[in-house]
Amino acid sequence: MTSTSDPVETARLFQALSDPTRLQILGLLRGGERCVCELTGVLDAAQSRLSFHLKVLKDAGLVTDRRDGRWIYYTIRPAALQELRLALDDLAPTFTAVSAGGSSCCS
Amino acid sequence: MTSTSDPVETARLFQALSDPTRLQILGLLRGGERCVCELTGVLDAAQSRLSFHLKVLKDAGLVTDRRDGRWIYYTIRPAALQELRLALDDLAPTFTAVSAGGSSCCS
DNA sequence: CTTATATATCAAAATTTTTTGATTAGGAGA
DNA sequence: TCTCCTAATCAAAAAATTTTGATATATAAG
Repeated sequence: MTSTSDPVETARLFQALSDPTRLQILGLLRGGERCVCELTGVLDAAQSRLSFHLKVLKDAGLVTDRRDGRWIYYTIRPAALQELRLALDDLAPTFTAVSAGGSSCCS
Repeated sequence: MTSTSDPVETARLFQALSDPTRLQILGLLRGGERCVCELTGVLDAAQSRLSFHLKVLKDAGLVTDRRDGRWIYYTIRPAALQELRLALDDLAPTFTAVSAGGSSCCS
């Protein structure tokens, strides 16, 4: 039910993955929870920039955050990855055979 | 070898999927080859706009085209979908367990 | 209460992407 | 050749995203 197959919704999901910095962030989160300061350390990005990208990821539902004292930890949300897989599967051709009859096209 | 796991390359792939119109185009191509005029008919988009989006998809390697007389037919390139699946799998957490020991983070 | 640290937020500037309308190129047929 | 179609390309305008630097918020510690 999450995968509405709505192009606008799906596009938003993919959009979140369409930036190298965000992919790098996700790459770091693969290993588990990380706080922003850790990410700032590894990636060479200003704090403000990182915060922006984390927000994009969060708004897309790709990550969640959790506060612990003065740190905020981010984690990948596996359900989102599953949604993405479904979205991808939706793109797969319904039949693989080539040229199943070239129907006359226009005028 | 195609899946370099290079963030810049991967981002470009996802970027191609980050637009509703392009997802709709791919949706139509799921059923097999389509010429641009067919797409223009179904989607209500100017010819020039469609052509732009087709180019984005083509540059990303998601579709190929073939000329037949005065028509040009577009097809999904299944290999690209496979690349995308690999890219997605690259994002999956390396372990699913929650909070595997909160290592001290900063200063 | 004051200061320091971690992170979010905001506004302006820079950059990129998308749309639009006009023009061009490649065929097909009279 | 001349004209009609289909589709690509181009340049300018419009819109969206990203970066940057400054400021705000929340928590912790002294």
